[in-house]
Amino acid sequence: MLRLPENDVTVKERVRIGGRSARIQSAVHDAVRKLGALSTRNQITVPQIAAEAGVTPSTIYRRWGDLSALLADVAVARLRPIADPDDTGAVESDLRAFIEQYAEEMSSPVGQALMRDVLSTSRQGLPGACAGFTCDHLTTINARAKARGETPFDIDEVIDHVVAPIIYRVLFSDRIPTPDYCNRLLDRIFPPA
Amino acid sequence: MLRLPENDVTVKERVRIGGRSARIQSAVHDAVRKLGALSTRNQITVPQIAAEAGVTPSTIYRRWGDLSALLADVAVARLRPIADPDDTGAVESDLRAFIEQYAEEMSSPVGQALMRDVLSTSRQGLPGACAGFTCDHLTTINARAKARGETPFDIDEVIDHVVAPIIYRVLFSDRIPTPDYCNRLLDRIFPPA
DNA sequence: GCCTTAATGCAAATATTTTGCGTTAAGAAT
DNA sequence: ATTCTTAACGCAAAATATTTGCATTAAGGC
Repeated sequence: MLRLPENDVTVKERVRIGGRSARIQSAVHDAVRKLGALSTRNQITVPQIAAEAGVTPSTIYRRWGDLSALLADVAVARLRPIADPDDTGAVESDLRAFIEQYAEEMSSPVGQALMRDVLSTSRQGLPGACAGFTCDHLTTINARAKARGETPFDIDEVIDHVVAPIIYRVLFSDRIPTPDYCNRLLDRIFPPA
Repeated sequence: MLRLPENDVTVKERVRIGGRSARIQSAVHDAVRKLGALSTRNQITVPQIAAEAGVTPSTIYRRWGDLSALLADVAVARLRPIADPDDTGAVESDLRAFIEQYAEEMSSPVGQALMRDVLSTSRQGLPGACAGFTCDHLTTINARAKARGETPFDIDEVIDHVVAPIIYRVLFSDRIPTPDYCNRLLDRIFPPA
């Protein structure tokens, strides 16, 4: 008699991870990045990406669903941090340095495009994941502060009153957040003497 | 000899405003609203909209370019305020009432969809227009305050530290801003005694 | 009422997306 | 190592969506 694998509650991995599947994902992601770099945004199509990646369009449609889902997937992958924020030796300078770099990245044309890609998808959870990256970095900076014996800051307060205003400006205004503006926001977290 | 109309600097109106054009725009907008209401978001297509509006698809493509541009256009039209914020008799209560209603509208499923539609378009200026609506309302409330002899609030500060955190939560988190949360944000503008 | 032309409708041409089916290769079991 | 199962892929036909050329309609100006 056949024993169906569904009966096993400790099912290991039902989704393919290895070789070919990973190669294709990588090739498609690379193609999106390459085509997104030129073509000054928009007019990028699934067949184009497929051709650039050396893959059939139907593969992309089956795996990602549609163009916006693919763009969103690539965007979160690019937004995912590859390194911890710089360690400058103190909480305040750590946070100021991180925020300045964050604002610069997000207000750049690429950063703006990535955020739009993430937000325009209907898939729930992707924007939340990006906010999670920011939160993780803030947590890292705070953990260092505690290790040094410094008093940590309130993460929610930084998100609400430093990160949020920066993102709002980038998304809804044409003025980019300057380093000076960021530092004024941070003065609310670290009041100047 | 022919006199080209381009030579006339005081060219009145080169774009049609009247009857048919306006009727079609209205019919298409209505169709988008109707189809957007059902269909639980997404899977709405241009041919569908055209059929519902009793119009040829090519008309929509020629006038709006593509689906996302049309959705964005409809979204800003729906976001455009039809009335001034309620006059409660005092600045603080005016602002608290306005913000509470604003947060509720924006965190609703419709509001979230409208914001995504506005942000996902490549057309520059549409998100800025929406931010302008909010700014206009705040200016109105402030003008009333001045007329009453009250001291007005700082509009930029409200946008940065009340509006922005609310929008950030709606866009990037799955938790909606509660009235309680909004009031805590507003306590920074109007410190409780 | 007449003239000019922007905006639309229609239909053919083109491009994209979906789908059925055979093939390839990852991961598990032998 | 070899075999087995099946998720993921490629291919090509079908279905849908988008673009485009041309004829027609109707604003807005005279």
